[in-house]
Amino acid sequence: MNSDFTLAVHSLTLLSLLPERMSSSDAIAESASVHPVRIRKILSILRKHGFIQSKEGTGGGFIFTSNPNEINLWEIYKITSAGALQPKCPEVNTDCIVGANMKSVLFSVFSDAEEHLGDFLCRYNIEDVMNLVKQKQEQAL
Amino acid sequence: MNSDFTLAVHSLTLLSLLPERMSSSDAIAESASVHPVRIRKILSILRKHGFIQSKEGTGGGFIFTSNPNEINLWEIYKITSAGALQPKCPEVNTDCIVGANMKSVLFSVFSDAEEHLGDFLCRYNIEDVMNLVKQKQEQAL
DNA sequence: ACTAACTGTAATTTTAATAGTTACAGTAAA
DNA sequence: TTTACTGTAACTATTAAAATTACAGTTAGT
Repeated sequence: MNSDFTLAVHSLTLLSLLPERMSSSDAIAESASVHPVRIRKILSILRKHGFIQSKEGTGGGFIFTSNPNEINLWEIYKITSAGALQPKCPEVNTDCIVGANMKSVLFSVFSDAEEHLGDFLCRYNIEDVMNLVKQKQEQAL
Repeated sequence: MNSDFTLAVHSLTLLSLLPERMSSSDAIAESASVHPVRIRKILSILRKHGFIQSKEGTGGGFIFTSNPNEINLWEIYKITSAGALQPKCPEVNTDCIVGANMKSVLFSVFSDAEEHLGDFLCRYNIEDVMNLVKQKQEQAL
């Protein structure tokens, strides 16, 4: 899967650790080891969904608005990576019963599979991720 | 996800429809609209796992050995696409608690998620896929 | 024995997807 | 009015996926 998902989760987790002040795309980008423009693109989408606020100009940046325990990984997946589970299918070949229908059969199966994935990802919210991050950090010491 | 999975399922489904004779990589490739060499590579792996047999030389090709209801989509997924669900993560940044641990946190979460996907994909075997293909075909008429 | 039709696999080239970079307009604070 | 930001579009570079070429090995038919 796409790294947009990872970057969205990463950014939200970081913002949830710094709820009192704005974080710039540069700071987040450095934490995630990617280009600031990517962060701005992804956070721009998250802003449109109401998870964060942004502010332009000096002292501006991004800030978490909702509660870290109110946004789960499934919501983030849907926004950043919907359909990523679907296996790629070559062009349909109408001359063959298998070639003509495989794509739509697998599409149905993996649409269901994605729903199941959703049930699973719903169990994790940003607060959970933050706690897991802290846990891993302690284990490493 | 990778199209190797689709091509493996496609090939096995096709072979299950023609259990009495050898099918060449050219014929399968045409049905799937891809290059014959890709089919040979993928079927070579399936052969090593014992799902099919192959034969070189004139009149050779590939043939299904096991029963179509004995091989399920999870087995094929594991062979062709294990780990595909894992979201891509940029390099870890050890200077930041989030950057240092996000990768391993998401890896854990998505390893679990892949197991759940496994439980789901186990429900479908090649015979089921073949029936779904036939069903779609009838619907289209 | 020779040829034609296959698989098996490595090496190379092409294409597509992903990510990075540049550029610049707009905004807000000092 | 300068500096530090976001917001986006356009472009370039990198990486991953797929196609292509090439050729050795196998088998059946003649």
